[in-house]
Amino acid sequence: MERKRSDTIAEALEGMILEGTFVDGERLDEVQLAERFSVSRTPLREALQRLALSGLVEQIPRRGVFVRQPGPVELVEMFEVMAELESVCARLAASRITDAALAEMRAVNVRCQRAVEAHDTDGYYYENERFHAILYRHSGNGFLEKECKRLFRRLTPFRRLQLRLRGRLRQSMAEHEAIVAALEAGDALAASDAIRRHVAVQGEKFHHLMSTLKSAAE
Amino acid sequence: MERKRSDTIAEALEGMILEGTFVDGERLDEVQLAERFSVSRTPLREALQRLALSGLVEQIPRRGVFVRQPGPVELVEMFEVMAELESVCARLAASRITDAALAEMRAVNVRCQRAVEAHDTDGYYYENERFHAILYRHSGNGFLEKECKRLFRRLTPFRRLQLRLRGRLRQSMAEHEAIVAALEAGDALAASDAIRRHVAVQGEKFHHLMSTLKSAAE
DNA sequence: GTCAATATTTTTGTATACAAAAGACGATCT
DNA sequence: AGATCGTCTTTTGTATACAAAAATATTGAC
Repeated sequence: MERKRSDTIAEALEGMILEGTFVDGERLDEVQLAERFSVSRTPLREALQRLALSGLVEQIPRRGVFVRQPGPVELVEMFEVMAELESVCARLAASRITDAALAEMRAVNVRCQRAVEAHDTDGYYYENERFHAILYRHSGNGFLEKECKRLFRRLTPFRRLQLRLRGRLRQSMAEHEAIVAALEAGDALAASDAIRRHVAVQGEKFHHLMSTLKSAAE
Repeated sequence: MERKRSDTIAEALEGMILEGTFVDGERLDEVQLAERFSVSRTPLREALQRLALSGLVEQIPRRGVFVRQPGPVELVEMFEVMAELESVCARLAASRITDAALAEMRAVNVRCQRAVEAHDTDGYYYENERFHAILYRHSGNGFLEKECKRLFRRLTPFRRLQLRLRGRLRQSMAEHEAIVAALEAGDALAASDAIRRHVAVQGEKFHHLMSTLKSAAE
């Protein structure tokens, strides 16, 4: 199933960075990491290059690679782009989505709601991802779908944080319901607006969270 | 100035693929290419990995890398996404763009027009890129700007092809004018619609071109 | 002659070895 | 004492060497 060493390492490192194992700007030592993963520098370097291309680390020639956590500004920007991309998905999907897919979205929402009530955060994350993935798929544009998944994945850790705000989970569920309703009505404008706000608000909430955390630290 | 071997090689290979030096599905031989670039396999493999991540080649584990030219369907999809992204840029820029930037866009358009009249295609490509780059910049969203530039770059060779259609160049210029006019009026909707069509039409023209070429070959 | 199983060759993935550049440290000169 | 130059170490980038997997060729049986 697994492809090669460098793949597993890239995945592991990606997870570690996204989880905040390293502080921003920290240099990643090749030999140290190679030792830690019990591999030579070659596959490790390949993994680092991949991270560099996906923007998780910055590679400065002859200097090394440094973890690069996006700042609050960049994060809001990323959420804004995500919101717009999903908005496009919704607009396209409004006319293209099948009844079967709509039924599945409803089913996902039900499971999502159950997860909320059971305080099963992992379950919630999973169903939430399903919800969005279905939307991407039914935009009918495979390239758009891939780009959305890429960005969605990149934003995962920050979405998680923002969800810990009081009442945010319940609010998020309500937004999901509204999106499905708009799609069922075939109302492209309403659907795209609803999801744009649904995603954009995540960025805003996150920003809010960050600034409160920052001022609390002072 | 240049960073390292693998960078220059990646750039060179990228150019070769985009220019169509290799046919779709062709396997890229590591040792052969390494010899050709007078380097060892190590930097060459790094270059190939980068191409794989940007989607120009597909890397099948233990099998090798194969050039992956997007088919007509995927291309239209990519142009559609580009159109939507630029549309977002225009909508945001409509309220954020400065007078200086608008003046620059006008100036670029003038130079673009001159290039058309002088049949200076390279000049046209350059000014056209400037035009779009200014728009991206004034979306005020740095992340969006980067994503747009990435996709713009990826679509370059196909834009070039489509521009060879009769009258397309002149039409494209007119569209540029309309976009600037809408931005000057601060009309977000008009600007976003205008550029969406401006880009989407490129995909359609390209698609048209491909199908005529295909039927001509039969 | 064809198919299959095995041996051979190629080719990819990984490890190690080497070279060159950057950084650290200290000695020397003003 | 402070700055500058030089060397020494550390670390990245590249080359080569080796291992494992896939592709290909070869041989043998039917």
